[in-house]
Amino acid sequence: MGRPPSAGAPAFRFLPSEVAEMEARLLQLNNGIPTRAVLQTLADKFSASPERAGKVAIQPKQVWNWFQNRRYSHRAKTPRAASSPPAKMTPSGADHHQHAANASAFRAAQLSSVAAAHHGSSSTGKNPVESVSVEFEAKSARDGAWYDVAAFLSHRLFESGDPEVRVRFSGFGAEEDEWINVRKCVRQRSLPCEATECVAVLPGDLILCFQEGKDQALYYDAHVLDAQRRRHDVRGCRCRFLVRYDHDSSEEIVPLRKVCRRPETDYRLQILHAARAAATNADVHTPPKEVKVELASTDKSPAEQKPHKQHKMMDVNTDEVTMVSTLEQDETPGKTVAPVPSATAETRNSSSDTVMKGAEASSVVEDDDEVQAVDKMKEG
DNA sequence: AAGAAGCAGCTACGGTCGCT
DNA sequence: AGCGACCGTAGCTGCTTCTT
Repeated sequence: MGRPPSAGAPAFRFLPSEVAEMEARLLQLNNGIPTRAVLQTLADKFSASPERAGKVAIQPKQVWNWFQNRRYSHRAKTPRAASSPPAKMTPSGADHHQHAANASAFRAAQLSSVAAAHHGSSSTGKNPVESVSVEFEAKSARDGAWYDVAAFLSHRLFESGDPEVRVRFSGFGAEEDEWINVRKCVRQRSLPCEATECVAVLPGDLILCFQEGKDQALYYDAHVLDAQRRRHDVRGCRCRFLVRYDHDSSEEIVPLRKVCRRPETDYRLQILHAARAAATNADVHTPPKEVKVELASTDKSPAEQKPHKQHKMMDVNTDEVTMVSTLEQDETPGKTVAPVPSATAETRNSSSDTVMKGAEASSVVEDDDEVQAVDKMKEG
């Protein structure tokens, strides 16, 4: 059924400026629908604009309808690209979702193989460029989203003195290659979280978050605002994380599967594993919940390292945690320069489950991390 | 024809309850 | 506590209908 006839009032139309803004949002969200909060914000903003003065306020529902219709019309205009793999896709514009779908599929595939990622293909040393295929991610200048790096093709020194690398994105061809600032837009790859790793995601953390519409989505930087811990069951982790995306400041509650944690948080898992091992050695079955509490409390001062109830997880002050994460990431440019093949050995690679260049390297790194973790715990 | 709005069907998620 | 089943709700999809 259609819209009921308007009783004398002229038909509602969005103004060109409003359409332009919503178009921009649509593009920003890769043809996705904004969150309810954003819809409300847009409705309020439009209603408050001078052009709308004296007119009926715009309802969020109307904004939502517009996004629905526009998205549908976009799809109707673009014939199913999915059925034609050779179709060109670019990190920007209408083919955005295809690019994202590839990237997400790639990451999803990696997620599914997290436990068995040691297929050793990278240890052959045959192609040092390809051997970094699952280790780094790069931020596309076209859309600001992060993509897995398939290869570093070459490098150069930009005018500013910053090194740049030419990047081939995973799942994309040469036409999508980009020159990317190494210091700012290349980093060690974020790690998909397994169900048991939700405890390593804490409020304040920088994460890579999967912002998606239905069939299109991209990975963007986001910060965890809050973590709602829930009991795990057969479906795995059911925790929810309130995140704020850095690029558009939109907030969203996401499940763990959309979260990729930064490798800098590996030390937390090691603390967790150590705690579990200790509990096992003591022949005491330690419920994960308690271990979780211990992990969280290690980020605080020793005086505060007493068992908390689970809900206290939400109250943990993670400022220090955040500082550790960002500090490690921002103040160690050498790590981000790592894409240059010769530098990869120096890169701290602690995600032993998902990313390994070789057994020796990873074991050294793990030891190093443990020392760091212990040091941090001591410093606590 | 274009744009706004409504609808039915479907799916994912969240909560609860009962069983072990 | 862990697990499975069930149910209600919200959101999405793919349209259709109506107005201009």
